Amino acid sequence: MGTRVTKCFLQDSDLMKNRVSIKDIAQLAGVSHSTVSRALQGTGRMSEETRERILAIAEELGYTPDALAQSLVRGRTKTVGVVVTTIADPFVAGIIDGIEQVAGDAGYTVILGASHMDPEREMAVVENLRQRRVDAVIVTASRVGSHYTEHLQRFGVPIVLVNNMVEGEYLYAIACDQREGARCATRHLLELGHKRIAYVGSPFREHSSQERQQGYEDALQEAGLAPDPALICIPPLTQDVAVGKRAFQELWPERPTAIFAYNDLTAIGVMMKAREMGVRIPQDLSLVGFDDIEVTEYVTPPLTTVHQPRQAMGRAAMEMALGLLHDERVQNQRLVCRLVVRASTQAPPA
Amino acid sequence: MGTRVTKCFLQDSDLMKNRVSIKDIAQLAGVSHSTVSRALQGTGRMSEETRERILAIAEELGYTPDALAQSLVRGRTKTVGVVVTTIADPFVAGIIDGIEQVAGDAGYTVILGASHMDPEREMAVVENLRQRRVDAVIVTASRVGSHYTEHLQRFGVPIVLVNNMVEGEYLYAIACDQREGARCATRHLLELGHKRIAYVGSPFREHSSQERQQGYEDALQEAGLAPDPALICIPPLTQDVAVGKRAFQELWPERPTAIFAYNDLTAIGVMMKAREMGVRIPQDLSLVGFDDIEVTEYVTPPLTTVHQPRQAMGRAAMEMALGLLHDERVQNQRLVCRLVVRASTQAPPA
DNA sequence: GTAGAGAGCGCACACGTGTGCTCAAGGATG
DNA sequence: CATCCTTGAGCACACGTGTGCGCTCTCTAC
Repeated sequence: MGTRVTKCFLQDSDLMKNRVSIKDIAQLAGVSHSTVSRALQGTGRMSEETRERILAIAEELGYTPDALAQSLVRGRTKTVGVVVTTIADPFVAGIIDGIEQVAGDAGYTVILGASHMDPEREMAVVENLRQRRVDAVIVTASRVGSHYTEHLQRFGVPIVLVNNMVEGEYLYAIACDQREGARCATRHLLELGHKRIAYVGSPFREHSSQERQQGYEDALQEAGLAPDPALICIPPLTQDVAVGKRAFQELWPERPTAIFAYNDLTAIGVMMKAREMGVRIPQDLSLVGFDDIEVTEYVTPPLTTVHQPRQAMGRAAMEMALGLLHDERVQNQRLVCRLVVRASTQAPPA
Repeated sequence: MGTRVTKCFLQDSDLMKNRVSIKDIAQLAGVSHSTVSRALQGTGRMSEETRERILAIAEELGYTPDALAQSLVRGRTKTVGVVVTTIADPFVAGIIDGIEQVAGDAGYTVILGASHMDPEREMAVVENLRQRRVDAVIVTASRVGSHYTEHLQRFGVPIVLVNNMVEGEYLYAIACDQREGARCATRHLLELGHKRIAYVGSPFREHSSQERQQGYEDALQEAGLAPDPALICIPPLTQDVAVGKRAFQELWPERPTAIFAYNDLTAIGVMMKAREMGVRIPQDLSLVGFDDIEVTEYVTPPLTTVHQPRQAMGRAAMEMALGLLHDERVQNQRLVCRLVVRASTQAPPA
């Protein structure tokens, strides 16, 4: 009888607003909260009858375990912090998507931290993740310097870098073999018969741009061609499309038959300026981009480009983080880029 | 002396691996953990000397408060759960970006949950957010039905829907006035002198597509024109670009002078098929899209479209959530869409 | 000299959950 | 009948932090 009264009281307060805890269940079942805890997670010995009664009450009350309290006592939160510059960048979004897929399957939750290119905010973001006791951290495309990685080290949790320029040997990293990708792209042009192939670089993404330029030069040298400085153009502009436009103006007098651009937006800049100046692609000029962003399929002509496996990189990063959490031996990974041939490349004009 | 010994011991264990808690600080400072707690948050009275000593030790040990424990005792986590279909969709990413900005400024952290269009997974995601005791939930573009919102209701925290088709009066929502946006787009075409304006709809986004179609019809009727069923085409295909291609084929025999497409990708489908069939845009046919995705700037010709303020929607949603958390009166908001005129529209051919 | 006030700080509990140890009751075995 | 073992369940502590209340000490005022 007394139990019934208590039950009604608890039900009311539950329906009103309050969360229901294992203590509430314990009170209703007439047992201690320890027994409820053990019943819910299936550990410990107890009579089948007691267990079923407890589970039934938990069900009826709509009980949900408090992840905070569980994390506090278990010592891990089942969360990963993901540090990004901005989510609005489709490239970053693709990586996060991959991370989220693997994390979700493994029962981990993603906590987001965007720096918006502001170093101070990035520090605050990292500090926040630390306070939230994330089990691991994944950092994508950060531009922060070395004392930052030191700060991350003191964090005390596994850290995985994705597509990062810092490649300290003490850190774990997932990257894409951009150099090899650039080599493929250039070789594609060579195989079509091009000999005067230009490269358009980005001045603000030094590391990345240099890697791609090296791949470009690798391919040329393999073909017995010396890189021609007059065919390498890196306009000091910030916006990718503008870079492409300017580069085309400067390069066209040199009469290249093909241009390999740092990325797709740069290639599109080239494309726009070329059309403006009456140069036809691909009849007069072949063009290759990099990244395979969505746009490339829909521009005219559809752009030949190098696909970066964004989601795969995110997945690999999260798998690596999981490996580290399970104390497995993991090693840095370099994923391969894939050439996607569309309509912006063909044999050079005779 | 004794203190020194203890200090060394603690420092070692700290540098080794362990987290440092206020108890460690208390032990070093020779006070109780209560005093440390009060010193750190500035509450309670105590001698200036004690406070400074405590703060110095905390600093030296690199102390970081445990957000879990704080949340547990304070009853709020300073987190918002964001439920999305997929982060890879640029539209969704834009919204999240807006949310994250406002959340970050307000000291809130974003926890992500992606459903990947799987209702079962969406439920799991929501359940997870509930366990994590998020203070509020923001749901973007869900397709889940009514019993889902009921499930959300039992959650017991503020819920804000963004761009959702469910507009129950008991829920809080941020949306974009798509109908008005569609009206603007159509009026733009009318003002250019077009009379035969077609609409291409999407069969799989009923609610949204119907809203836009209504705006289209609103504008026609304002201009004294009756909507012509022969000029409305909604091909039963799933992929947006394919929808556009098919629609153009079916519509062109009717000789429209302009087409208003459900969204940008659909418009691009129209554009591709038109080029294939030798129809020039905008000379022979004007074209307007919707959403203002990044691509539109770079297609040929750059597409006139209706801009949806994605980040602003995210910001508004988060601001609404904050309002609800502060027990303020908030009301549903409809943001305005803005017409962006580019090069795909001009006066009809004579 | 005593009482009151105020400053400075600790005790003990709370939040919700997990777990080692203990203890009582019952059955089996000697 | 005494002992041992098993089963079922509770006590008490832990995780890291916040906080009401009460204690001690010192200073001031009468």
